[in-house]
Amino acid sequence: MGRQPCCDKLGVKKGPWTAEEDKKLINFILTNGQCCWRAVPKLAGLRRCGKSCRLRWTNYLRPDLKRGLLSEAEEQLVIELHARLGNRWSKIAARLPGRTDNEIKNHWNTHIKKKLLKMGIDPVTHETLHKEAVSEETSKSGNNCLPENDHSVNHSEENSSSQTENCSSTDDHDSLLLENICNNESLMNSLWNMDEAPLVNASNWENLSNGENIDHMPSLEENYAWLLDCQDFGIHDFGYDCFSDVELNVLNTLEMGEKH
DNA sequence: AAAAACATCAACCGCTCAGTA
DNA sequence: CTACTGAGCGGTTGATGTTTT
Repeated sequence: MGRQPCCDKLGVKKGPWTAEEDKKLINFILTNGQCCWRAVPKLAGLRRCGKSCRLRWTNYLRPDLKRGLLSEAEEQLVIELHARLGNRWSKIAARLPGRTDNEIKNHWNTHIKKKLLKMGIDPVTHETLHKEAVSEETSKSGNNCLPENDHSVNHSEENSSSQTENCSSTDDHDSLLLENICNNESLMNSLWNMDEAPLVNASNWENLSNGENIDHMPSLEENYAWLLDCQDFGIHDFGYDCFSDVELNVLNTLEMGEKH
């Protein structure tokens, strides 16, 4: 028995989303919430498949998304998590508030991979490329970056003991950053405790990298900065009525803040 | 200035998994 | 238990932008 296509291919639009389509989708989701994605295109008046709508929303339109490149600290976090989880982008993304699996995956493939290779680290195994000599040493001296017992995801079959190298070199900024992360016990514990998701705000990592304690929670300004972005490319094309009262309040607040 | 090569990232495709009848 | 459906995930593609020749 063949699997039914997720949507009727005929009459379904593909390719980049237009501002008009975005507007319709935002309007619909903010009014009705996220319900059955298959029904969304029909109800929202879109000639798209539900899958495409879900992707557009989760990867681009969600109000809690951060925009822009990953910070250095976020990058380090991704590297650490990748060493632990492999290509489980959604799991990794769950640890980086405001970032999507797609975004992280793209960033990994375009930036981080190259960076690691440049540093002499295999992006797949996270081992140094000239590992033979090193691996013996590090396995004896033990791994002070990671807890011995992995009570969360058993990832050994995908990436065997690979974090050591990341923590051992100290001659550049990236390594220092990572070392800070590795040495923070509570942080590492929360990281390895993968099944529940008390999200760590990425800005905390920036504080951490500066040797500060975690005391910064995500602000409304951060979470709703995208609304200002909307203004930049013409928010009125979207129509103010597609935003909730809360979002409008925040937007007004931000507007006032910008004028000062 | 034009063409080629390279980099980036939004979006698609096909698969797996969980839920349900 | 089986068949089926919808949602989500990860790999890949292709359009577009940028840099190099």
